[in-house]
Amino acid sequence: MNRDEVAAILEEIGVLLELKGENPFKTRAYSTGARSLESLEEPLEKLVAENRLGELKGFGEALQSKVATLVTTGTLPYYEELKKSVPAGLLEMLRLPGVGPKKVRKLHQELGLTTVDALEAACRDGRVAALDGFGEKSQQKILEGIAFRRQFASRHRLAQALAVAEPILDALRSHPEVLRCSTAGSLRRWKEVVGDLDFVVSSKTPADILDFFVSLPGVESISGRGDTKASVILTGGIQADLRVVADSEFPFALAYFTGSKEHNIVMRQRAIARGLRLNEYGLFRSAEETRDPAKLVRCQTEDEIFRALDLEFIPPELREDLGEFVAAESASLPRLLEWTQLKGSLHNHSTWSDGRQSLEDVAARAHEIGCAYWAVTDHSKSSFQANGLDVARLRQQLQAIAAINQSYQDAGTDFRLLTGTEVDILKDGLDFPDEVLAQLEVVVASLHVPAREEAENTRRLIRAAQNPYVHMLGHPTGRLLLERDAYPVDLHAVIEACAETGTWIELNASSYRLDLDWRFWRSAARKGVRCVINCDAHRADHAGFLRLGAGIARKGWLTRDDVMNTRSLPELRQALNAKRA
DNA sequence: GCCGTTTTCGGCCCGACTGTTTTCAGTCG
Repeated sequence: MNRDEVAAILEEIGVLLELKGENPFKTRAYSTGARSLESLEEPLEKLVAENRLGELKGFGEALQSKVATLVTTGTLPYYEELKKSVPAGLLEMLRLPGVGPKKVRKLHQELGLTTVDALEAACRDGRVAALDGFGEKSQQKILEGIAFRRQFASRHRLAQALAVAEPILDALRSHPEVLRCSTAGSLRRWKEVVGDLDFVVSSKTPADILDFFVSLPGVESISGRGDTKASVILTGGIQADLRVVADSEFPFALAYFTGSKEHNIVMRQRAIARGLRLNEYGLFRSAEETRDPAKLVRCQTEDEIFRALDLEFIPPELREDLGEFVAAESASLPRLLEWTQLKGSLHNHSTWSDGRQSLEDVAARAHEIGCAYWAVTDHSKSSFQANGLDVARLRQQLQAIAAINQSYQDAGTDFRLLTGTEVDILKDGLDFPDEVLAQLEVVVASLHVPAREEAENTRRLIRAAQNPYVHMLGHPTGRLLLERDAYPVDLHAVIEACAETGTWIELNASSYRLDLDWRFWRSAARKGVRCVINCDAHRADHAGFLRLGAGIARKGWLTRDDVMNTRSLPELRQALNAKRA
């Protein structure tokens, strides 16, 4: 059983224990253990084999033995027993808004409910409202929650969330009574998938701002409204929360609502260790609960909060408690990539395969947005569903590209299209022979038809990396966010192979992919693997993925140096040739 | 269930909101 599967089981054990009414600190220990695994950078089997599980944060005797059992036998009797003792429907009930473990227990014990459908029926005939601790409103809220779940997904891809959030942020910024405003939460941390949108505003007239917010276009319904905060459901089913604070509180509220929860816990602990107290209202010189302004450590910005806790500023993307504190203490945080440093994309399509733009339009668009180069890497022939090119059509395409480049040269501009291919990784090698690949400036190798076996996919990717004509591996896991899981592959082995062979790995910035995942980049870069942030553009507006992908690269601790498409065209050409040499 | 230059036992981050309550439990972030 692999790392992610084991982590998911630990998480589930935590939830199951909660439903059984276990000690909350015990349940938390399991979810801490799961998180610890998720950020593990070396192979889990290796850790187990070398008896080093105890090195993981939050891993004591019990977790070590349970995880070792899962990894070596693929099963865990304790977990199986636990699962049997809790009806599966209870886990589903838990995901309804306003329903937590205590209420699920009550619904189960008092009414004998074991499924969401049964819960819905119980709400309809009033049995839920009659329970102690429930009432008409909670019953109604549960019904609405069930209906909402059926209509909308509860998680949203980052690009979709940004598209909704940015106009709202602009609207808030334009309000005359708004002093400062920002997005917060997982959106500001640039998580690839977000649950809801968070906004923080400072103002002297919170009621006006809240009125304005709940009446913005796109607000479908108002799910909560108090003196300082409001929650709304937007068109498409995304929930958005706004918190309005005094301007002196703004940096504290912004840091607090940006999270992550795990990051905030460490921040508070650092405050406590210095005899201070940190919350969303301020940093106070008192261990007691207080909002006494006389005891406030004044901070105008988030930067000053970090300084007060002896840290350098931690960019929002890094606030996951995955090593940022160790680095920020010693002022050794990396200088993260900026998306404006990107000079082009090295994996893109045109109408020659499954893209929507002609070569001329591809070039014009890339030039227009200020890129120095743009590679055309249409599919190879085995991707027949995508109208992949055979050798003859590829040769024609090279001539067409040469003609377009000539016209840019004649016009005195330095912009160039680069020739290339997204060559299929097949069972027994690549879809083009080496002598064809050798004629192309950029070769991306991608696995489009994976095997069922992890070892087989790993073997194919490593073999592709070992080919001197392959510059980079494309979308190395094949995942589609919220739609399709990664194919099974041993990424550690693939990353090692890329480090050894000098093969770059793509960060595919398509809004559905964001693949390779940000969690792998820090360790990959340490091993010397270079990143390329590619749009995998099929349409003109996909050029915008550069910004999306750069944010994911930042989340993976990458700097300008780590990313090859920050290079100028001459530098890039030199690097492309280096692999072949 | 985990953890320890205060501790191997007794803690474990913290506050707001909601709904059901006359003082608070549960949920959420």
